Amino acid sequence: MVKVEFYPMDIDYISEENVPKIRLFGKTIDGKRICAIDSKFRPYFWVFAEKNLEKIAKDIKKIKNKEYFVENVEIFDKKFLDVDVRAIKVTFNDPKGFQDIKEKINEIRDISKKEVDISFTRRYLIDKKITPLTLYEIEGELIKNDFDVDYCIEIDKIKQINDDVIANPKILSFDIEVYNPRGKSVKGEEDEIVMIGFYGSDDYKKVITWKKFKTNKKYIEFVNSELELIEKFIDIIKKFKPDYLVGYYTDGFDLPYIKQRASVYKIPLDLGLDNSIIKFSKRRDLITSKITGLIHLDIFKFIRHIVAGSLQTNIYDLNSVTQELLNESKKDIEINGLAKAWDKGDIEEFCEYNLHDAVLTYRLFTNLLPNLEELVKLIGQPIFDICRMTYGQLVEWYLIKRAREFNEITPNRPKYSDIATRVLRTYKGAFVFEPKPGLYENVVMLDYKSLYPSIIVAKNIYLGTLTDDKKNSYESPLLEVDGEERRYYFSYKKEGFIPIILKDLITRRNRIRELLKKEKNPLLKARSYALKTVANASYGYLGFPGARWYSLESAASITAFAREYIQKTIKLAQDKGFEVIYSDTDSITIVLRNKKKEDISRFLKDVNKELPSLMELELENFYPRGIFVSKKSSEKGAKKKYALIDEQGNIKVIGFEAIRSDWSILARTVQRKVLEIILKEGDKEKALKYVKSVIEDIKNKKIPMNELIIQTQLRKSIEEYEQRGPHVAVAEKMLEKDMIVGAGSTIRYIISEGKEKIRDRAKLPEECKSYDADYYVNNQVIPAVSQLFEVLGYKKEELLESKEQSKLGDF
DNA sequence: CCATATCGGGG
DNA sequence: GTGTACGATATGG
Repeated sequence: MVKVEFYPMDIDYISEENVPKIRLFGKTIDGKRICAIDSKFRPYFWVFAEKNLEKIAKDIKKIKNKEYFVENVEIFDKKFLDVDVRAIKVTFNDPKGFQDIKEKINEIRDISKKEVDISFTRRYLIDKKITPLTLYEIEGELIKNDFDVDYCIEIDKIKQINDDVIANPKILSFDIEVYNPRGKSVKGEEDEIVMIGFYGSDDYKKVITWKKFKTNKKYIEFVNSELELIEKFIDIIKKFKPDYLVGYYTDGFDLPYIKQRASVYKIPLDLGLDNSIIKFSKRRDLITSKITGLIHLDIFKFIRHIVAGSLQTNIYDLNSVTQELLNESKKDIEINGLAKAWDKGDIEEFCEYNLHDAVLTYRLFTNLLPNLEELVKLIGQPIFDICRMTYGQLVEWYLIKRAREFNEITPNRPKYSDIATRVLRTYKGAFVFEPKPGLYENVVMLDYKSLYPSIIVAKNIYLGTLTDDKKNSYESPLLEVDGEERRYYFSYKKEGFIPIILKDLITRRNRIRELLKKEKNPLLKARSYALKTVANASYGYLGFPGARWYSLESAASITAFAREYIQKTIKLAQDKGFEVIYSDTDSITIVLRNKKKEDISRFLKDVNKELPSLMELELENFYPRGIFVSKKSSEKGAKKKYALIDEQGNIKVIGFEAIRSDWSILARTVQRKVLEIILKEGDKEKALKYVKSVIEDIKNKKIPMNELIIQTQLRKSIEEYEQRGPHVAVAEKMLEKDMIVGAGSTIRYIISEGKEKIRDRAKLPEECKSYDADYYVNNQVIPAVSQLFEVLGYKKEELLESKEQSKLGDF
C-alpha cells in the first residue's frame, strides 16, 4: 500500500474484460508522472415511471444483453426541476454496453430514462467530487505497466488535500510550417512539413528543419528528411514531458497535418502516455486532437469561444489576438514566399518566424492559463475539455455538477427534433434605445452589473419555480412570446435551483471584487473572471435551444424585466435633466452637456436605493468623444454599433463587423483611418477629404494592385459548383492555364473594367492591367464607411462628388 | 425576396 | 463518444 499526493490533470477510461477502469493521469507534488486507476466505479442512469416503480425495477434488474448486464437497481428520492420524484438508479457493468442495455430497457413501456447522455469520465469526476488540477491524496497498490509514467497505482482511497493548482507546470508550445507552392491551400498528400518550432518552459527553444544552411542560431537543428523531422517531433515531446502541449489551431491544422504526413512514412504518432496514438474526433468540420494522458490544448478554441467576447478584434488569427492581448506581433514576413525560399535553401528568416509563432502561442497560453485553471476549478471538468467548451457548455457542466449537490437529476439533452421546434419559438429581446446617430463629446456610459443574472436571482426565475399561482409569486411585465401577449409567474415560496446557484456566483464574485479593490491579486482576478463568465452566460443558456435547462418562459421573462428596469432608469435620468443618447440591454449612454461627473454619482446613488436584491447600476466609463451609428431599421434586433475614445486615448470599436479577409486591403484601411480621424481629431471635414482623396486615387488608377486583391477560397472542386461566383470563374481560367487549383485553393482576383457580369470581369492579379474603379468605390470603399458618414451628416452622394464640385480644394 | 455557398483558424 | 450541436454574411437567381 502506498500513499501519494498528486494533481489529476487528465482522465479517460478503458474497458478490460468488461470492467471499466477510470484512469487519472497527473503529476505528483515532486514532479513525477503518475497514472491512478480506479476500477470500482460503474456506469448508471436513472429511470422514471408513473407507476409500478418496484415492478419495473425488478424487470430492469434482469436485463442482460451479450456480455452486458444490469448490476444493480435501487430506488431513490430525488428531485427533477425542483419537484420531488422517486427514481430507479440503474447501474450496469460496462459503459461500452450502454447501447445494448438501452435496447432492452426500451422494451419496457411507460418509462423515461435520465442522465443517459453524461459521459462516464465526466460523471466520475462529478460523483467523486474530483476537481482536476487540484491536489489529492491517494492510497493504493502500485501496479506494473508499460506506460510512459513513473508509477501506476490502483486507487483504494482518494481525497482532496486542497484546491491549489500545480505550481509551475511544464509547458511546450509548437508550430509547423509547410511547403506552400500554391499559397494557403497546402495539400497533406504532397506538401511536406519543412520545419517545426518549439518554445517551452525555462526558455526552451528549438526549430527542426531538413534543409541545411549556415547559421549561428543555436536553436536551429538539422535533420535529413521529413521522416526524421517527424520522428524528432515525437522524440522532443517524449523527452520534454510537458504538462501542457499547446498550439494555435493545432486541433484543426498542425496535428492532423503531422498525422497525415506521418502516415506517408507509416510512423505511428504514439505520443499517448499509454503508448496509444493521437486520436482525432470530428464534429462537422471541427476537429479535436487528443493524446492520452498528455494534455494538448488548442488555445485558439478557448479564444474563439470564450475570450472573443471581451476582445475588440473580430479576427482571431494569431497576429490579431497577440496584438490585442500581449501587444506583440507576428514576424513581418511574407509566408507565401516560403516555398521559393525553401527551394533556394534560404530559410533562416522562416525559422525565426516559426520559433516566434511558438513563442507567441506560449505567452498567450501562460497569460490565459490562470483563467482556464479557475474555470476548471469552478466547473470541475478537465482542462482539455474546458479549453474547448463554448459558453453554453461551461454553464451546462457547471449546472450538472451543482445539480448533484442539490439531489437534482439532470434533464436530458434535447433531441434534434426538440431543438428544431425550439428554434422556431420566438420572444422579445432587449430594449434598445436607438442612438441618435452622431458624433458626441463628453459621453458617459452607465451599466447594470450582471443585469440578467441579477434579475434571475431577484425574481426567482427558473423552470422549476414557474407557476400558475398568481398569488405567491413574482409577476413578469407584460411580454410577448410567439407573437402573443402574456405574463409569467415565478413562485417566491422557495428559491429555485438556478437562482440559488446564480446568487452564489454573484455574491462570491462581489466578495472577490471587494478584495481586489484592496489588493491586486492575479489569482483572485482569474477567479472573478471565471465566476463572471459562467454567471453572464446563464441567461443566454436558458434561451439556447440546445440547452438541457432550456426555458423560453424564463428567458422571455428575464428580458421583459430588464426592459422594464432600463426604461425606468432612462426615464429617471431624463427627469433629472440628463440627455440620454443611447441605451442597449443593460447600459445607458448620456451626454454630459452642462452636467458634471458628480451629478452622475448622485444619480447612481438614487437609482441603486430602489433596486431589489443584488441589482446594481454602475459607472462604466467616461469618454471624451464617441460616434454612434444606427443600423438600418430593416435589420432585426438592432445591434450595437459605435466607437468611443476614452480619456487615455484608447479607441473602443463595437459592432463594426468583421471586415473579412475577402475584403480588399483598401477597404479595411479606409475604414480604420476614418474612425481614427473622427475620434482623435473630431474633424469631419478631414475624414471626408480623406475618403474623397482615396476615391479620387481609385478613379485615377493610383491604387497599387495588391491593395485591390479580393481573396476567396474554393470549398469544393470546380465541377461541383452550381452557383458560379467570381472566384469560381477565375479558378476555371486558372485551370485552362494548367495552374493547380482545386478544393481548398485560395483564389485571388481583381475586378477589371467592363460591362459584363462581375464574375466575367474577375481576373487573376497578375493579368489584370486595369481595375474597375466604380466597383472598388461602390462595393468596397463606400460600404466600409458610408454609415460613418451618414452619421456625420453626409449623404453617400457627397462622398462621390468630385473635389471640384464640393470645392474642397487640394488634399 | 429566398436559396445556396462561404468563412473562420492553419500555410 | 453512454455521438449525432456553428453562426453570420454575401452572392446568384
